[in-house]
Amino acid sequence: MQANDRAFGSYVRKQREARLAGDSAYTLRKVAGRLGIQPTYLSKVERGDVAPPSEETIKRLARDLDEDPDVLLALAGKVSADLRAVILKRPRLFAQLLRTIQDAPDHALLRVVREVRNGKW
Amino acid sequence: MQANDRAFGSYVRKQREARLAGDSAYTLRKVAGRLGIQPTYLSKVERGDVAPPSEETIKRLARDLDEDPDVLLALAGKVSADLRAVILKRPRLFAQLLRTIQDAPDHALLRVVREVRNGKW
DNA sequence: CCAAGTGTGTATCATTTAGTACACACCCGG
DNA sequence: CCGGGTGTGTACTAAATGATACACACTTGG
Repeated sequence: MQANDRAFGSYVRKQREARLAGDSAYTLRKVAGRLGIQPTYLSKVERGDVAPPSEETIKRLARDLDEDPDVLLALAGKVSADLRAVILKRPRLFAQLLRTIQDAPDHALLRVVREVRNGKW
Repeated sequence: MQANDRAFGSYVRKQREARLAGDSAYTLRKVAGRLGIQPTYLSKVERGDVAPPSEETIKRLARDLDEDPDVLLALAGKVSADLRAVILKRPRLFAQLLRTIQDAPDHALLRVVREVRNGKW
């Protein structure tokens, strides 16, 4: 991915600059400092010059920008390790489930979530 | 993973040798030949000497051994690209769904599958 | 009995991943 | 008017991933 995958970077830049407008703690250098990465690297990430960072770095970035980690990971084409683990424990079942419900509308899936939450299982 | 992750290899060896017992087309060399990989490599994979192969190679192996690809991938700690894609299209929703239903018993999840199949959505 | 087929040990490899390090140019507030 | 802070271009790197290539020893059926 040395080219394209600009989506992740431009989204991050947009969010960071939005926060920077009201809080000078969100300069590229300061964010990079808190994440424990080089400013150069974050710069290239934001401009889509390099592929998105590792899962762990993306999660730290999500925390710092107060963004949803799953959304940021998705923009990077990744799925969180804990979700992967859910599938890996019962691969046949979850593979079948996901392939069956993949086109179900949001409200139907949310209904499942609600019903499970309410202990109807 | 230069050590351990023996689970994938030993399972593959077991299945291959079971087929070999009744069909001489399942020698290590012949299977490797059909997969388009070196026999040396398959040997090391089966003995857990190296990490499991790529997703594509695992899928060819599953076809050749008539095994469930999702199960073989799971033994290798991987999730099929098409399942990943399902999550990536609606990351917030599927992340929430998976975390909510992760501990639901098999029969409850199968009921969801059946209900979606029967068009109750 | 030996040639063909079996699996394996050792060495090596190209590519990808996930970054670091250093120098530089710009800007702008005191 | 300049020093500290901003982002960036260029060069480089260590480790992981996903394999190949060659040589070898064992065994086994015709």
